[in-house]
Amino acid sequence: MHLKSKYKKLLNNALEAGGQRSTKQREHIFALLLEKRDHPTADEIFARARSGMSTISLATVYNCLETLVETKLIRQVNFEREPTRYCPNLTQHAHFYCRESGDIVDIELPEKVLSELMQVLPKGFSAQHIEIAYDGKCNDCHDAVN
Amino acid sequence: MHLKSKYKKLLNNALEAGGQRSTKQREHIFALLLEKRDHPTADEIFARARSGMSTISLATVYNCLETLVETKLIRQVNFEREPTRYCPNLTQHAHFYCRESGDIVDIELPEKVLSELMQVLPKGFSAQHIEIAYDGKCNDCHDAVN
DNA sequence: CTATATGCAAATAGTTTGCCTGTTA
DNA sequence: TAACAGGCAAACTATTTGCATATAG
Repeated sequence: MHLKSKYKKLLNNALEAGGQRSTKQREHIFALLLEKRDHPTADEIFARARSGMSTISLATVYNCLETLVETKLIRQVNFEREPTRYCPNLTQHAHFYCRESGDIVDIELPEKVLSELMQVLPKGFSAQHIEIAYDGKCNDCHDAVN
Repeated sequence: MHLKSKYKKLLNNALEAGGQRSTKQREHIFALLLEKRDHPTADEIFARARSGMSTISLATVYNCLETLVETKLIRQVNFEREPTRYCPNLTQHAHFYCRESGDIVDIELPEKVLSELMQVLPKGFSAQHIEIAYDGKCNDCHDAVN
């Protein structure tokens, strides 16, 4: 089975499980998020979506993204007050934001570090989720001659 | 020396160091952030500021907060798309957001955990800052009978 | 006295909503 | 064919900006 049918099945199963319908727009947006995993904003997704689906609207992009987040196929990534970005990597990971290039890179987190972060919580606190965001200078920007 | 003159001196030194003027409004806002350290939003700060300084405007609240952040007397805290909150605790710490009460609690982070988080970064990456946000259920909300 | 901060109102950016039409199951 | 999704424009919220007046150094 090729990639396209694989994600289609994944998408349709998840939508069905959440009592949601499968539509061209949802499929299109999910496909382009998987294709280029660079944490685009809704506006960027809208721009990409229009090539190949010229009639799609920005509101639909927002609606589809919301549905995909609810069905847990993608997640949102926020940096300060910047526009929300979208990420199809569902493993527990952090994000690194490069101040120079603006690139966002996934950072894998060892289980050990995660469990230590949980142990740091005071008695009586339980966390459902930890969001970890680094910011600094990425590999490429260190390599580049300044 | 009582608290009031202590923070006044701290504020004035920091402002002077940053080439910024000392104003009634800046002082008032800094004082109320220190007084009730509950991570208020700009709107909440505006409401509190007006009792005691009825003529202050929301734009001035934003301007003062920006100045205080720039002079490193306070820091901003962001949760998802929610309005920015302000925090006078300058130690390296994380935030815990309780989904039930909406309260935000400072979580102290041991040096060891922080250095492990730095070591997790791929070769060539350097971070200036790590932002860590937990969300879940706080102590008080666990204790309460549901 | 002069640069800078305040206060007000209008502007902006990102996102959401309402309403009508089109599509899916 | 009934319920839900899409498209468009208008609304909304948090924040920023422009400009005239007030204030700090």
